[in-house]
Amino acid sequence: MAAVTAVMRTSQILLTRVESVLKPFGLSFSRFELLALLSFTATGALPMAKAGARLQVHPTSVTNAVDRLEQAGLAARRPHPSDGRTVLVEITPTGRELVPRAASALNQEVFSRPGFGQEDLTALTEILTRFRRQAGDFDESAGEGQTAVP
Amino acid sequence: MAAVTAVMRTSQILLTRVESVLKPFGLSFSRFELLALLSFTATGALPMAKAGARLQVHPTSVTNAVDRLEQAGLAARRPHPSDGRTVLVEITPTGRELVPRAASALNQEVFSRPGFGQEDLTALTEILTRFRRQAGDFDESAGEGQTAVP
DNA sequence: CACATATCAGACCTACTGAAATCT
DNA sequence: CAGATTTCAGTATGTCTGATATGT
Repeated sequence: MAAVTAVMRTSQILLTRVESVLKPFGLSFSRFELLALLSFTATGALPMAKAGARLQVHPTSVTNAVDRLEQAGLAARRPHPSDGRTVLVEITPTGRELVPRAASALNQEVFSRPGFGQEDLTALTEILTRFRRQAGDFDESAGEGQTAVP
Repeated sequence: MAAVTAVMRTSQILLTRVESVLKPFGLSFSRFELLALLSFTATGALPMAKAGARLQVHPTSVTNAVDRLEQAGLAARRPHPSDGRTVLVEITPTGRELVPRAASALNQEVFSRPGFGQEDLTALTEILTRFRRQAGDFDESAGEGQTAVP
């Protein structure tokens, strides 16, 4: 129980820091994640559903996030060339410019700050990755958003 | 960066599980935390502000949580005997009954489930506790809710 | 009067459900 | 026609800000 509380509190602390760093960029963490995901793809574009599966978020959340990114000129919707049902989200040049700047700000202001030693960081990531793997967090094929102990 | 993502995803996975376990009890995780906090105090009561400082949540969140707990008959408001400004939240007998049942359900359905080995659990808690201590998460005296990289 | 405590109204974010539109 | 993809409307949480009432 202590572990769960610790994870959640830590997450909250980190999230607060991250969001405050991202605020000047006009981004929330979830929108940043989406934008970063797009910037890492080969073509800079992804079907909405695919993006949602990767980030493990609800379809409606993707719609919402893309709306916001589009308003900010960081991403744009495009029809899929062959499948008329799906919509592609594509990162814009402006978005491509923004990602590394935001990422660098995050690294500087959230990570270089003392808080985790290098050893702790490694151990932490390993433990959590192991857990997430067991929880099916990397499956993605079975992308049912927030599946809870089925 | 990977560590931050891992912490947040893990937190989300756990929260989803926890909330689904707590749902039958009519509790959210934050309300459960408040109720559990009250059940652990000597008198079963705490000033609103004090409870907020302990749980690191906004005063308005406490107001809201107590509203819900009160509607459910699990807690009640009481005037402070000596300080007319403060309001005490007190756990009711019904609330006292519920806490151990909910806690036991959580332990069974979130912890005994494979996910963390005992060693991992210990290491994880230690690392995160170290981090939270550095982040001032246990200060409480300076209870300013979600202080972000001040 | 300055400060503390609690509450309220309003705004924001993300998530979820259920329904609808479009296309395969 | 069954199934997939996206969107919309409505609801729920929890958080934050600013304003307000009350009491020390």
